[in-house]
Amino acid sequence: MAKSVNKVTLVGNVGKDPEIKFAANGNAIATFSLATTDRTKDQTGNWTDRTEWHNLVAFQRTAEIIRDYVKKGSKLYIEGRIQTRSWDDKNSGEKKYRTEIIVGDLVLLSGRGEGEGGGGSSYGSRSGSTSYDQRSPASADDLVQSTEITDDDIPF
Amino acid sequence: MAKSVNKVTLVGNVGKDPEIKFAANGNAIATFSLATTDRTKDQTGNWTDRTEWHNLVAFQRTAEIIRDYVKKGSKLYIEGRIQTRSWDDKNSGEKKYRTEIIVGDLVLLSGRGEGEGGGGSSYGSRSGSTSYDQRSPASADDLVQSTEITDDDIPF
Amino acid sequence: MAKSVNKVTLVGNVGKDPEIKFAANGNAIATFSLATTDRTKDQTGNWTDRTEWHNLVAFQRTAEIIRDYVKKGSKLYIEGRIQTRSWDDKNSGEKKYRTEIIVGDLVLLSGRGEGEGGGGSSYGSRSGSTSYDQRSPASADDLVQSTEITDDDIPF
Amino acid sequence: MAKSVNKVTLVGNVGKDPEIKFAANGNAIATFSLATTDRTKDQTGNWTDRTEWHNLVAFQRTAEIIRDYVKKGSKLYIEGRIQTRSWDDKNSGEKKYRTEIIVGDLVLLSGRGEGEGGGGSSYGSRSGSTSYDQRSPASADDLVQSTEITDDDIPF
DNA sequence: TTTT
DNA sequence: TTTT
Repeated sequence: MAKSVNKVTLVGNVGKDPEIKFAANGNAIATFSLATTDRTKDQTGNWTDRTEWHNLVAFQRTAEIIRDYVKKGSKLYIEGRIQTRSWDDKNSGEKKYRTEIIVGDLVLLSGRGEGEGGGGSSYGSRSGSTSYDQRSPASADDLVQSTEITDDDIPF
Repeated sequence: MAKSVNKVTLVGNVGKDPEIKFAANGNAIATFSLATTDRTKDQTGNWTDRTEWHNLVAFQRTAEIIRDYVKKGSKLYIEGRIQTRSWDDKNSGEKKYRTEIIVGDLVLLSGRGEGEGGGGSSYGSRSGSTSYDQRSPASADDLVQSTEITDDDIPF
Repeated sequence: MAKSVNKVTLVGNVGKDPEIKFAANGNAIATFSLATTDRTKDQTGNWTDRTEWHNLVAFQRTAEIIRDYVKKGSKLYIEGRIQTRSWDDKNSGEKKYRTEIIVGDLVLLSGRGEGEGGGGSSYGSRSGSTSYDQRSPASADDLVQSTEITDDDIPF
Repeated sequence: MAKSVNKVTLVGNVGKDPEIKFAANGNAIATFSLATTDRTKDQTGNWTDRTEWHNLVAFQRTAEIIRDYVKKGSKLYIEGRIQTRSWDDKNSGEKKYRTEIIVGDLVLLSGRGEGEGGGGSSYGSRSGSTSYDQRSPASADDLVQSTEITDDDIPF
């Protein structure tokens, strides 16, 4: 029985076409960003919209669904959990943190034809796992490691 | 009417006594960490517990409730929203990120007498907003101060 | 500080145009049904869709938003709380129960032009609070009326 | 991919020791009630507590956990979904409805020794599926039986 | 029928 | 840094 709860619910729009990578064993990993807009008061007391960008990660079957149906502009309902990874930056030696939402469940809220999309051609480039596969095969089936996110991968 | 949803639900234990600071106008700001434990598979396929630490921030009346009732070890139910702040590190010049949960609602799940607590003496130092104001603006780990939160920034 | 949590999250489609009524002081009350579809196993072990209909109630400003933007077919994200009302049926004398979701927040997920809608003419009859007041108090299916909601009962 | 969301989050206290029944194939079914308290304004404009009782149902492994750890007074965090069953009352012939929360996940918030509990002896009578099978099919308040839940109906 |  |  669980002892704690770590749950996120998001409804927002996808910022760019998702990126799909593959672990050594072929399992899919999808990463993408999702924007939500909170209405907050600014410094002059007026209500302004503040856009929050969330870093989402999905694995396996969920990643495949995302590859097939989610694109730039898609409106999604997401359930997931918060996870913060940390690493020592290779240049500065400083501790760095990246907080991500691990997607557990999703509902596509745009019709399958809606959203701006990156066009059919982007699908081709997305499926280009070639450069990824050239990375060290020493990576077992460790999905976290297999993505070897470095500082340079951080998209903002 | 809202256009998006950014919602977090947590149940976990507080890592240390909350820190209370005060904005220029006297509004309270409480910061503390909360641990949740996810059960995940490790590299050998066995189930292991992975503790996730969340950075929580509360304002005004919620901060005062936290000051009065929450301490190290308290078990809490939290509703909030995810917010990521960024700034340029003064030493390395690098972009840094910190993701926090802005507390919207909370339920104290430990009895009021439960938890280890930091002792009554810690309350004295906590309420000392003076020492806070005296801290160096170069203080590296004082993230709240480093983003210069004023009354106008408080979103409630 | 709250001691308990009673929270519902729904994403689904509205079954009919919402009905709008008015309390004695003019406050709006919107009632409508929302369908969600759970995928469950049927008696032969196959996955089937089971549609669940939820009875939603909204008050005041939320009710007015619903009157203005929600119609048959609208896709909505809803946050609310569960409330079960009971009364003695006037005919059979039996205790009856009706569980409703009191809407706290909503997000319109269809574009404002989407959904089938009931046509502009339905708006005219909806806003007629007069006809509502003239209805017989014995009206069997008018559950809102049957519990005599007055301004004082409205919890927002 | 899911098309809709039907999700409930509750934190509250269990009203009585859970009742455990068994389907024909031995699968456990646990039913119990959970109280949440909403703070609402009464007719004189004062804040009053309104207790809401929720009917919870759990199946299989979750039901067994409930049998082993949950008792009268236990404080629980619950995730589940709303389900309304209907049937024709055998006496009055009227349509009746019962809304239940199907438990998906739970967290025990009281320590294992806390709560009043029904005493160890109650465990013996609880596990007696025999008496359940012997009950009259006309039994009015046996809602689980009245809808003839069989193994095939269990949605997990 | 719970709990504080 | 929590908790069981």
